[in-house]
Amino acid sequence: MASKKTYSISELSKEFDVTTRSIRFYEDQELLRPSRRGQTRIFSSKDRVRLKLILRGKRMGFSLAETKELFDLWDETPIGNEKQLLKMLTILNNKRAQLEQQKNDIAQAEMEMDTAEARCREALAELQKKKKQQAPANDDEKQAAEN
Amino acid sequence: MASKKTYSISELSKEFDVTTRSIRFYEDQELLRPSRRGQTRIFSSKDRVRLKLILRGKRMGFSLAETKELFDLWDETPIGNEKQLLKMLTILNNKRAQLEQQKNDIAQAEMEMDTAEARCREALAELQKKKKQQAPANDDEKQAAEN
DNA sequence: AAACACCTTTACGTTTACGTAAACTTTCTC
DNA sequence: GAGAAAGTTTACGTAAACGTAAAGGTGTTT
Repeated sequence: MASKKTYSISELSKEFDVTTRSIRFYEDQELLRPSRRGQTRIFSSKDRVRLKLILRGKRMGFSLAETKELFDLWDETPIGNEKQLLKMLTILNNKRAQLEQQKNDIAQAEMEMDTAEARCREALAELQKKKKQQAPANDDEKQAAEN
Repeated sequence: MASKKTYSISELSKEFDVTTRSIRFYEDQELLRPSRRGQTRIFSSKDRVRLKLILRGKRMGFSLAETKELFDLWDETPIGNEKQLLKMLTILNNKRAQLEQQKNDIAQAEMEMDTAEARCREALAELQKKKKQQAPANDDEKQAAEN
């Protein structure tokens, strides 16, 4: 009995901080497939998971089309078709490579931010020194004030 | 003498596999500032670094505007202005948080890919078993063939 | 039953990040 | 010095991912 709850469009909208317009757009692009009660959309927990995946994909720089590809692939891959399964494996490997690239990019960015921050702090320290020279205050007082 | 070399637009285009159109667009958006010899653009090694950063930013899901913000920030931050330096530090922290989020997203994605791959391999193994039952070949031959 | 919240479709508008074509100038290469 | 190669500007076109009305349908609360 895996969470059989359903959701309205505004529930999902609020939970994930995304406009209803976007959610409808995702349905239009066939990334979500809510059922209907009359006209009203009813989202399953599967839809909810998918929405979460869509948003994560966006944060990772994936286009909706890319995300849809993955959804489709997963949906269409028959558990009993060898060819499809192999294709799935190669695509998974491609995605892995992409993630590796992203991890490298992030690591690089972090290193550069480290040096940038170091320079900032150095410059600040330099400024502090000059201040003290101009107004030679009591060191102990300052130390105490910062705690 | 930090690498005083210069580059033509096509050189950069080839090196980073990006169209000249894009490079000119980046200049238009003031992310690059090549000098000119007559009409022709001459890119410095600083421009080259920036281009690299632009592309990395894109891979990380940053818009050109976001990247430009960072460039501007860095350019404009005077080494002697305390306020600017502090602002820089807070922005650096924000970016760090963003990178953390991305790392989490990637880790999640990797886990899911692991389980997906496992299921694929399981299904494939299942198929292999059935094949063998239908055509009960010699196991040793197969093993040998795979080496 | 009037008002209000929430849902719907339809459809035109907007921003970003380029693509593509035209028409022209400058720079190599033979 | 003629032609090809590489560069330029100008400008219209396009795909993605929504924003933003407009106009209206359900339902429930007072």
